[in-house]
Amino acid sequence: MSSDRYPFGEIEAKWQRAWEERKQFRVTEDPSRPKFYCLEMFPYPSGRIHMGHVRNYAIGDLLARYKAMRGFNVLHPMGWDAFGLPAENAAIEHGVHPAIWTYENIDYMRAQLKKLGLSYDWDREVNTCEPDYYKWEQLIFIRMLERGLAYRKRSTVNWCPSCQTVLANEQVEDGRCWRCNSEVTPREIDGWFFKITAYADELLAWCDRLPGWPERVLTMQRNWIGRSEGVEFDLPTVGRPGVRVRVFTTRPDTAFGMTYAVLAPEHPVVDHLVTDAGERAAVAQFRAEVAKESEIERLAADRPKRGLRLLARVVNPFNGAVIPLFLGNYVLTGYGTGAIMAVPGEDQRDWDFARQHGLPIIETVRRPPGWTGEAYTGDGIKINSGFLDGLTVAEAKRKATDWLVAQGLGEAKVNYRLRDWGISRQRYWGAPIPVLYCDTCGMVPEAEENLPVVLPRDVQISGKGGSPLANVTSFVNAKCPRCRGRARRDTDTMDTFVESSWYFFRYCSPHYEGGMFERGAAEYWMPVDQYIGGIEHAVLHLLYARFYTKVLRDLGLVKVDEPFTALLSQGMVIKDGAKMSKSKGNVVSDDFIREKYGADTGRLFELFAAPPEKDLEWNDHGVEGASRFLNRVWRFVLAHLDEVGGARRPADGPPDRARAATVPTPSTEAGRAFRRQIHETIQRVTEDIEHDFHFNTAISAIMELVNALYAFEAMSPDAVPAAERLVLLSEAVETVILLLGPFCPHITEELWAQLGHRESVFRRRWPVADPAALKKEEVTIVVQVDGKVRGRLVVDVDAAEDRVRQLALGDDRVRPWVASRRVEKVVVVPNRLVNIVTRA
RNA sequence: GCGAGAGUGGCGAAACUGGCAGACGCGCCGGACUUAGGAUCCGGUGGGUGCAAACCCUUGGGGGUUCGACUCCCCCCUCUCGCACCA
Repeated sequence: MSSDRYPFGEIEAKWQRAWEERKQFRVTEDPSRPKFYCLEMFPYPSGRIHMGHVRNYAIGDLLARYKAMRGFNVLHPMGWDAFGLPAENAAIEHGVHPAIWTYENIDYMRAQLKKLGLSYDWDREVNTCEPDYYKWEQLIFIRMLERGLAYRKRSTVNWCPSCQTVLANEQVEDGRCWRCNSEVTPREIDGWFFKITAYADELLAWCDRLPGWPERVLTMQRNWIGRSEGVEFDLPTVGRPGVRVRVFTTRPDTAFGMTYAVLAPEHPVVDHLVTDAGERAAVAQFRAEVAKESEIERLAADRPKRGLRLLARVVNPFNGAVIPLFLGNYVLTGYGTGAIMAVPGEDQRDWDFARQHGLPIIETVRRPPGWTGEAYTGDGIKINSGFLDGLTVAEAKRKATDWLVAQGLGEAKVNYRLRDWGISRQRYWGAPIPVLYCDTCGMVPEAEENLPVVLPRDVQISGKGGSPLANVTSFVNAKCPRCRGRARRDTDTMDTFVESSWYFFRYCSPHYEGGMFERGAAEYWMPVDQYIGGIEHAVLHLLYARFYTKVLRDLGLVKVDEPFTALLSQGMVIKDGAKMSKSKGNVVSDDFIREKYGADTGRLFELFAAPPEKDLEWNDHGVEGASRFLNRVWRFVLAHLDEVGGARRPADGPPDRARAATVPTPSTEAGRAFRRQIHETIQRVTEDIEHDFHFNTAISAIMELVNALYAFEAMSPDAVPAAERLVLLSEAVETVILLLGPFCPHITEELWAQLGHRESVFRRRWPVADPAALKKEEVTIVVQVDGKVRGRLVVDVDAAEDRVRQLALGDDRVRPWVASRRVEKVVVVPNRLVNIVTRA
């Protein structure tokens, strides 16, 4: 056990109290100053803050405090993503009401966050399970309904037979229910959808206009949206006039190689094609078999391609060929037209299927020499393709499409992998969907003046039998807002991703009662300048939030196109090779670290141990190191208070360029070198934060300065005159405290006060490097012979190349390597290096 | 399979547009202070040969471009993440 630690407990409590009393981080709109909206993804109140949260909030807090010191009007809010499944699970397991469980967790976690000393404007705290909050998303739901952006349809969902409920995609892990581990089955049910596909193109296009986002996340979003351009066209059926099979393809150029066509088993046209009773039975059986395939089988990479050949046949309109028609398990209902033309020569899936079912394979693209593969998907010259022969793939695509359009058979079509967002959940702990079903009027949205539709408290939650709200008669039975007759409320609740799709707007005016947000406030603060959160939300939350923002824009509520200008995706916190999780039992609690080392140490370690985008390996020894460093800073400052603090310190004033200029150039080289390091540190720390968020190297620069501080102190008295020494010590100490402030706010605030400053260190301007101090007189130049370092020269900065060359060639350590050889060439890189190239 | 990213000391990691590889920290070794310290301060610490001065090797592997490559190009290996019959 180490001992003699600075009194972090006392200091942290003291300054947290002071900040709170002064309302130091409360902000209001101020058009005279540039704004900076710094936002961390708000947490789900699961119980306790862990080191993964701490990493997220430490990064956000550092940026918020840094930007404030740079003169920005910083909005830095915090709140709770309070609806969600774990609350209901707690109700099922422990019999505690989800609301009680949630509010207790929020209270505990809020206290934890406050003990971390995060610079939030707590007056703006938002809680999504409050009716005051979800009221507005109910209103937007109605607006979306009016515009066809919200609609109801029957669809296939993930159903857990044991829990008797629908699971969201993200709640299915490898085909199994995340809670009870039973196999998930598909099931058709009615539900509400948001028409995110209407924004597919715009969401995709803006992926190219978000330079502040990590490329990785943009790529994931592009893939998720999955735009593909192709053609839709009809295949007439033989002997059944009027019945056509519409197919979608991205390769119309290969149409001459179509040797069969495939329908998704559930395709509705099948009923028009099948007339024979025996075939009808076979189809029913095939459909049952495919439906029975478990989710796990579906996920298998080498899932066999099963097919059922129908009696009906279709015609390839390109060459009039009559070809067989199949039902196939490899064709999806939900994508394209649910039917494909099969071209085994140029599509591997079709190739596999054709081989299994003995179907012909026609090549329509000339293979490159030496080609030995199966289906060929590359570019080449068209063959066996009638009027397309001799063209390239791209040319043939165009010509084939034009031909289809001219013949009136089809049209160019864009398809997306992205599906509309199903938001109905058979859950209790969520925002009610503000819709009623009236016996006479049918589906009717709740009247605006009746909003919010409040989630009732009195409910039985068993985890079985679908929506708990369906059993709350006082909720279900309501008056139709249109005819005042009897109506039943929708008993599903909204996906909790809806709340998190707009909370950043609510922070702009969290108490506004006239709408989702006050227009002026949103116009001032939005968009978020820096968003920080885990990579696990790369697609879902971030895509939904982008979509929702565009909807709000199109409803005329905001002007912004995109919610988040810049995104920082921080890596996970890992312990013993695995992500920290309760089930793995490797969670490091924030309480433990804070009590043992203090909040500043915990924050510092997480910022120092790795750059933010990388995963961070938790290391107890590393935390010790962070703690040691802060103690080292503490001891030094306290030991020199009488030299650098109080009366000896110059009065508070502008600390930057103007102030720096008042420090005269030291008279000795040791003094000048030390002062240079102070200002180089300012420069490095600023650049590391500003440029690429490399806080780890910023901290290492501050550590180096502290090391230099100790070395400077230990210098013999004649290295630097006493008066200069005091000025330099003072400048260095204040610089360390200012630079370290955003990383470790409590200890720096305390030391700043100990130095005699009356005002918060966070009211001070961020230091600016003094160009005069940065100026070097001499540089060390490396001398290489044939690329190997053989010597070093110390020369004046910007020494003439010729002179450097002569010095290098004449250097005692260099000469032996050159003596017996002929000098071919001398490369001189100014202020850096000389490379002497020789030959035998 | 497709897409993206990453492989650097015992460990976490540095290295700007190609220019001293390993900053900073952990760990380890030594010294000082001390009754003692696992506290603190100072020093050392990639591998190898050597008493030493020095020299050789070293950024997953192999090639290439270059005076010079962790960095750029080609091939291969490994790992992580995302998507996974999307026509």
